Amino acid sequence: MVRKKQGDKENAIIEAAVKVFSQKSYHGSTTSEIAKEAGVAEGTIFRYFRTKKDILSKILIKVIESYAQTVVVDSLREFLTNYKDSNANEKEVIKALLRERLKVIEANLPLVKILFTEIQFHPDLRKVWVEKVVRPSMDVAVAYIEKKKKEGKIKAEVNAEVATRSFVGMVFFMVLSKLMLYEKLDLSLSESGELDQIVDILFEGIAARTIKG
Amino acid sequence: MVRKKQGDKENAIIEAAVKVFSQKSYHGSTTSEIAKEAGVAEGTIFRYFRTKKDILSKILIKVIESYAQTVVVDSLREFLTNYKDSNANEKEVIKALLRERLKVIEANLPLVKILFTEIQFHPDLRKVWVEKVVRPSMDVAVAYIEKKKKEGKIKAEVNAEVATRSFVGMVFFMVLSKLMLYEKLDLSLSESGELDQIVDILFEGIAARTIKG
DNA sequence: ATAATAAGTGAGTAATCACTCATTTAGGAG
DNA sequence: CTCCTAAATGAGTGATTACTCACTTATTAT
Repeated sequence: MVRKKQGDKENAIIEAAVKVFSQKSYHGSTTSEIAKEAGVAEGTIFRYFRTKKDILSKILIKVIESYAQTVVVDSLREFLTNYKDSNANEKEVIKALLRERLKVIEANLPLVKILFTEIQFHPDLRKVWVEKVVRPSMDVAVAYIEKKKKEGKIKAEVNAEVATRSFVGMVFFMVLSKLMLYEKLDLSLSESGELDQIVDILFEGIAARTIKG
Repeated sequence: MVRKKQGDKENAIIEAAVKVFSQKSYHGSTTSEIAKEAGVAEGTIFRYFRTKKDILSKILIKVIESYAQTVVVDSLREFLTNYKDSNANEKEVIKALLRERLKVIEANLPLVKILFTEIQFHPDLRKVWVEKVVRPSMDVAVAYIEKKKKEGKIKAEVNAEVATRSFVGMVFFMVLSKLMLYEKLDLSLSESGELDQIVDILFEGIAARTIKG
């Protein structure tokens, strides 16, 4: 027997809103369209969400908090792997981490698109994003790089923040360009070799090794 | 004597639209607001532009055709091909190229923001962007990298497209993160040291040089 | 100066928007 | 079944939208 769960309609509305927002942008979407997509009456939307903006906020706050959680996990894991075997190849650690993150991103591409589009135009949401994810992530990454610099694994002259931004930029842009060129992703990002190549470039650069004078 | 130029109002409308679109997104903007910002009556807008979409299209097509095509593609080609016989350090060539490009980007940040936001939701404009700028730029960059690979300056195992995307991503994200964190850019991107650091990372990576077994 | 033409205007319009609320439908308790 | 309450509905509402058009103002030609 299929029992109707409470929250069914609310989830239907959220899923519909994610779809419509990601395709038409927040301001380009209408509540009537979201209702239609969700298979509910327009009035039903406003029993679960006070305003249209409230739909967007609830969607993005949830995403932001789940990402904030992964930041905590990342820092914890670094702590643990450090104890286990400190000789672990940094590159392989980063590759594994990236592969895992990309899986999550791939499974939630519309959400990622909404996030990066709308935080530009909603300062309240941008503030939460920066405070809960951007700054903590940067802190974790910088701490990691500084430690590796002391261990002699990363060049001392590398600026940790710049290196972090560079890496995130490489990954972000890989996702973005695939999203734009192909309506649908033809091959999995997390499975493509591009991931490994990016990390290789980050660590070793593109220049051929030369004997320096 | 100040003579009123024809095209004055059209330019005023375009400038106003760039400002409003960049702050509120296309769908979040209204023609009445653009008119107010431009200091013209709302009806005047529709003497120069058939529809609201027509404003956006004219703005972006202009950016893509007159600006991006010549400034990005043509100069990229010139930069990368005209240095061919010189012994100039590739890194310095890239740095000079990037410094110049960033100046143009900085001078047109609102336009850049509109471009990257709206091509997501306007397939007609995205198509023009990809065909006139993305693909030609990629072709030039790939040709350059392949040449340098043959010259032994760049590692043979580097994938040219991945390397290009990585580099563009690094730069793009540097601009993006500054744009988001600070309402206004506090220091010039083209003058900041981050530019040089990014190119250093691209060429040499972050890993400390080790004697490989 | 006058006529002819173009540029500019803003009140007006139909359509659409986010949101409300009186009413209907559904589900569980007794 | 009969209540009772909460969930769901969709026609209705005032505000706002992109766009029009009859009209006014400015510019040019003669």
